Amino acid sequence: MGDNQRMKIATWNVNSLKVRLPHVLDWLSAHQPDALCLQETKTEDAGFPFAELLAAGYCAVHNGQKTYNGVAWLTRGEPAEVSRDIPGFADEQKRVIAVTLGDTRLVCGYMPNGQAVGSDKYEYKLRWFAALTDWLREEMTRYPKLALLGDFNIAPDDRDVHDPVAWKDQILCSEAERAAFSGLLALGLSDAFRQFDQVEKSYSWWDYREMGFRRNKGLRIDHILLSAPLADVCRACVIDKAPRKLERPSDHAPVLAEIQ
DNA sequence: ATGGCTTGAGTGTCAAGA
Repeated sequence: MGDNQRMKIATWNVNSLKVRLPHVLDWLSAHQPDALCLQETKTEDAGFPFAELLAAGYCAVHNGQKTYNGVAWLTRGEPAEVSRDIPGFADEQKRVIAVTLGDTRLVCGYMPNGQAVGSDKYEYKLRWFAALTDWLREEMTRYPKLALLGDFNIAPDDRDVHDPVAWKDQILCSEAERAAFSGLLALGLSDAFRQFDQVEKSYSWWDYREMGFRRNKGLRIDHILLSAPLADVCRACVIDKAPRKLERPSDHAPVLAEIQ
């Protein structure tokens, strides 16, 4: 990926790659991103469809485990400097994979859900974000062009919540979680989606229950954060709701940014 | 009504997601 070249990068929580592979292949074909990261592959490498993706023109690198979590990068070109997990942070859960394309560092994260404010999982979530932030502070000194993409499991603002009153101080919306998101922005990252005019009530996740999608009862929790040199040349950032309308959809929609 | 679907694990019905 040379300088001054257009690059399309995207993120998608697929909620099981085995189930969603047909959707992913269709989406790659339709949008031709240079790089797509996936969360919740829910498989070890043995069950990962490397061959099918290669046949579709994509290199894949994976940090997976059985049943839960699992993240991957699918890239047009061969990725360099592949790294897995957060260095120095002991974590059994496979939630991070990073690659370098040209001079751009691409970090994919499946951030912890946290389950309930005050729970052990919530404490883990906050510790996890602190470790991620410390690592990215270092990483950004080495890579001025850095993008952090993934399922953040945080709705950063009331605009990102279908019912801010009902969700006030609840998991995904609590002040400490929003502070963790702000801590990432304080590194010099910016929310690509909010660089552009967007329609109101734009979300990236809708509950499977209660016809959440049809009633647009959603949250915007999947994000693309860009360092300044990338944000300066970002041309668009959209949530693609189309795959959420398919049979057996993921509960998340892909988010796509065009850079340069 | 702390449920409502969906997945993976694995045969009973959980845990976990968000």
